Amino acid sequence: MKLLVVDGNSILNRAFYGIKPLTTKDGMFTNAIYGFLTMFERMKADVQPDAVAIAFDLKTPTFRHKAYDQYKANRKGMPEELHMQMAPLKELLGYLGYRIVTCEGYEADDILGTLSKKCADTGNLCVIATGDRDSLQLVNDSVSVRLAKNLNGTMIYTPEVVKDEYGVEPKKLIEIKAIQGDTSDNIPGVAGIGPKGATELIQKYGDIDYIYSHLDELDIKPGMRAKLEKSKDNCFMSRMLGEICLTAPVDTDLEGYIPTDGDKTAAARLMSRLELFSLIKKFDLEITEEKTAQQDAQHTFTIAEADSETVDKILSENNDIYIKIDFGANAQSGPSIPTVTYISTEEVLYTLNSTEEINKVLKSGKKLYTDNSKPIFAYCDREGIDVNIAFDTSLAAYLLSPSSSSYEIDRLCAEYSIPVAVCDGGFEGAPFIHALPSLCRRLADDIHDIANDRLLYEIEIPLARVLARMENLGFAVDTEGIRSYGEQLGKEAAELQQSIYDDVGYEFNINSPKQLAKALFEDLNLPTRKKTKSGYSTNAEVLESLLPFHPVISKILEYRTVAKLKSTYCDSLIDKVADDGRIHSSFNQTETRTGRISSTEPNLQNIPVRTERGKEFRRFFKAKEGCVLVDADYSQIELRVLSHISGDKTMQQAFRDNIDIHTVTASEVFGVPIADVTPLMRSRAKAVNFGIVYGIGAFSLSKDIGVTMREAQKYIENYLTRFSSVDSYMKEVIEKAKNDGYVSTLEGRRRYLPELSASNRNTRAFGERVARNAPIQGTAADIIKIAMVRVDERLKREGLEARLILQVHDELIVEAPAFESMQVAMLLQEEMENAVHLDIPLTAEAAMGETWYDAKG
DNA sequence: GGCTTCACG
DNA sequence: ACGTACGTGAAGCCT
Repeated sequence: MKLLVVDGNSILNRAFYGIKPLTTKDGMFTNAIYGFLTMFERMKADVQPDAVAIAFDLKTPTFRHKAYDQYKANRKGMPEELHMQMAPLKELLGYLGYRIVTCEGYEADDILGTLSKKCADTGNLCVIATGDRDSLQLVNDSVSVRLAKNLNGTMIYTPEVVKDEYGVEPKKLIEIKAIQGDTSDNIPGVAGIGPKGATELIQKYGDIDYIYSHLDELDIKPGMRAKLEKSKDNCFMSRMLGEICLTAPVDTDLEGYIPTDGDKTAAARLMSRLELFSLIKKFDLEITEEKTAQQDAQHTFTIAEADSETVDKILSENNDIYIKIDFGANAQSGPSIPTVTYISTEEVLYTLNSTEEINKVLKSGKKLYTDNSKPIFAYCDREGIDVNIAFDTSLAAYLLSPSSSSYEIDRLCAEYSIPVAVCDGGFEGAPFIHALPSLCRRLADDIHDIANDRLLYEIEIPLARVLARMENLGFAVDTEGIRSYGEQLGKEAAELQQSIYDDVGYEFNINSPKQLAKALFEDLNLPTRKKTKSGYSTNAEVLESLLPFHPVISKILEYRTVAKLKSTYCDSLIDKVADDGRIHSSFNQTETRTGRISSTEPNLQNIPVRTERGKEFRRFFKAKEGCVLVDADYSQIELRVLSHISGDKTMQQAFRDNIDIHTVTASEVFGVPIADVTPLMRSRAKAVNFGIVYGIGAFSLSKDIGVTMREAQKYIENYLTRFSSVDSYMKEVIEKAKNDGYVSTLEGRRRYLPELSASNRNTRAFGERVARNAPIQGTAADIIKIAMVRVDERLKREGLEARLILQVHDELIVEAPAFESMQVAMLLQEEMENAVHLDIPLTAEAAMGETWYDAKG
């Protein structure tokens, strides 16, 4: 029989400190639970044990001996974020069928020792899982230790491995520790002797009993002998402290540790309450309605196919329609069409299989409540149907908790404890669709409670329609142009590649940071700068600093640029051109934590612009025949928003006077009149402005603009003195965030900040930067969203053919027939500038041209 | 699937 | 002593 004994506290600690904070939407920390179970599952798969025991320390142990009190007191107390995860983890382990072992007056270590000894004594095998090297003393032919380094890696210790690494057999580790001590565990050892000395002594003489009983006769240097003499008491006490007890009064009947079936239902329910959905899969618990949501045994429903008459009857009643439409998996090969549609009522979940009936519902003009409106809007846009979407659960849930990773209805039902009814012979997921009405009511209430009604009903839901239309329309491109530019870049890359090989002296993969690091730092002996997790960094910043050392560096930088442009923007973009000669990106409305939208497959929000060679790509994004592109972008929207919400008069005046803000900042920070601001001062002030928006630090600012940290610190101080309302706003917003647990934008969009209550200083500092940035970035996102909805409405109202085709955070692009272009440019600018009314004016500048390159002012 | 790098606002 | 600006998505390497 093989027993796996887990050192619960130690693994939990590893998990907690090894994984970035993860919380449920109401602020419960779950990262340690997640990490523990992930590591545990992996170890179990490796070890294949017959029995499992999970040992934990008790919270208030009685003390073994005098020194113990002091010893325990010096250990770091467990942070609250970790402590709150203990009880749910133990509960979860129980539900999963594992036995937890604790023992009054003994530590987890002692339980490991006792159980491993029992295994060895009875001819069984034992594997100890821990993150702590203390247990290595327990290793023998029957007992091995798996030391967890991080989430993925464990190191297996057998007697041979221990001997290899420490030079002594496992048992002797106790003796070494008695001399060496261990500051983290507050074990004194012998003052002045470290690991090397201790190991040598034990290798030579075996144990401290022998050493002390023969101290005078042994061949030990006088200095060391004196140290040993002086710390004799400490040395023996240290051995006592470091020696793991093998006789703790715990149940050592191994049969009793064979896992049971546990209560999988309860496990899945608890996991979903902790929002650890990926674990449900990992532990093979499969999400089913009974397990994740609260089952409502009172209610049942049936599933029926709705015929034409039934549909008519449903539509004739005075009711709202709760609808979920499955779009076939034909997304790749052209526009998708509905396959099955469900309409939920109290007693029946209707399925509609004919396009005709589905269209009838969509055209009815009745209020539709659904789980995901964008594909419905997209379909209706293609079919010319004017659909009336009244609610979208994914958008509501996003506003309630923008950091979640999924807004699927099954998860939402679990998360919001929506009771689901049961149904005989239904398909998987049917109860969730049936619960759509309850889910909608609950989310609508919650949205109302946080005053997000306008945000949901007047901004996000109408925006989903706009995004759907943008996706349908796409952006026309010159495929041939991209192809030939790609070939040109390919040739340049090949030449650079050869030249780099010549310089380095051999061929290697330049795209591999690992191989490149070897070439530069080992073979060319260039100085190293930064380290990454897996070696020396070769990023652009590092390479630039190496420019003076070797001519190959500039070629590598150039190669990187060219290779990136070719692979990311030529090869992949060509792949994405549809049959209509246009690129149809997807716009995700529930992805970012700040309220921005994101663009994928392809990402059209990061098409190059900063370098001339990159900017060339924009020549291939064009208006269709007879049309032009009208492009308008906000001028300094984030700084304008900052001046509004902080109420800073100096900054506001600059915007009212329409003076270049970076020049004004330079004038204030450097204390010179506007007229005397040099280009260098302006460019540094610009970096300061960016820094302020991102939650500045002197280190990063100094790195960014190449001045000393002192200097950077001075700029920041000057800035905050001159723009004192910004200073006080930044302090207030953090205070408020700490009190409320979230920050909000002008429209009331929230971002929750569990990081602010973390015990890790870096995590907290991160939370504070986010608290400063999120209201600014998020308000700018709110504003352009409002503008998009209004622009779309107005284009329609004015009977124009022009259509929005792209948004890039502070920029909107419209494709317009040439003769409409002036009207469209005016309209765009007007709607963008008047989307909201702040204490300062918002300005947007429009330009137009045949291609994106030409249309950008 | 994680890591590194780099493109954008 | 340590890490170090906000928000994204994609490619390529490597385990």
